[in-house]
Amino acid sequence: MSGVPIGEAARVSGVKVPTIRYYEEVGLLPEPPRTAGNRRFYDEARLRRLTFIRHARELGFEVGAIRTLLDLQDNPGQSCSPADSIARQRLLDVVARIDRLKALQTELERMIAGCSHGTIATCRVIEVLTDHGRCAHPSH
Amino acid sequence: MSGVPIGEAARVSGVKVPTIRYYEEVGLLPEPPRTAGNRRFYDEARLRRLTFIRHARELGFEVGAIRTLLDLQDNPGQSCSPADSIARQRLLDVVARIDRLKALQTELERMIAGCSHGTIATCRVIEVLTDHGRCAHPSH
DNA sequence: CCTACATTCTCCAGCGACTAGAGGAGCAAG
DNA sequence: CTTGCTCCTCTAGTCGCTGGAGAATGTAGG
Repeated sequence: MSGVPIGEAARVSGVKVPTIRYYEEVGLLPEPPRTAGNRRFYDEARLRRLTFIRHARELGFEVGAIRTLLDLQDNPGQSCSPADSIARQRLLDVVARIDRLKALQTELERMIAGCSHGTIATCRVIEVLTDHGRCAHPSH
Repeated sequence: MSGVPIGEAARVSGVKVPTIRYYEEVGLLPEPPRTAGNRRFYDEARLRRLTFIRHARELGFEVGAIRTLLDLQDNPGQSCSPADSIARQRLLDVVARIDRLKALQTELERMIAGCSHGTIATCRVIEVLTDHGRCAHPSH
């Protein structure tokens, strides 16, 4: 009984229609039942799973990691340490990326601040990219 | 005259061999002369261009933006304001991404801190992903 | 019942920026 | 001459979608 079609599922979950089909294709979302006219119908449980996926993607978990997290969710008696370590790994990635981006931010600000708005010949932005020695960034 | 083969170009520029060929294919790097045996040979100017590209990629500029920056570099009499605005746009992207990642960091830390290392049934990580209401993150 | 329109279906192609592999040719040293 | 390295081209795969074509199905009004 009941359920909603894919467009409605997209609306309530915030996941676009083709993306929902894509998640089904890659095995994140189980194949839903179809109507007589071959249309997918999503029940509550599937909509919840879809929201789980969306939320996890927003936090930057990869599809592979989400698959594992969903498997874990399906077996609630297990230890949560795999879930914990996936989240910790993700946190490490995020922190590393923030550090990297902050260094880029500093470098970009230096480049831009040094720009005297003249011609390319004296442009600090081009200069820094051309001549590595002028770059304050140590890691490259 | 002369120059170095692609492997050496890769070594000195820090760009991998297939990536150098890729840059040639997409028109970032002009086609270098070849030896009798059809091998690419890179002179100083090309190596400098390659390093420019690598540096720009490390700062996260897209290939399209780099193409523009290279064009500008080739015409040093022009105003540097396009270069400046590309860099400024990039800076905005970087800052926005940092903000986003910081919010993720907070959320992940909350998830992990709340994990009592029991079973999935009581796992805070899974719980937050499942039940959106427990998420402190306002933007999703 | 007919028509118009919206929604959904499947399949296939493309994005960006590479990366990997097959299968072959060139080249330098022992 | 053979070994082993580098290089060549070409194709296809990666990730996570996104878009389009062309057909079928569902719904609301007349």
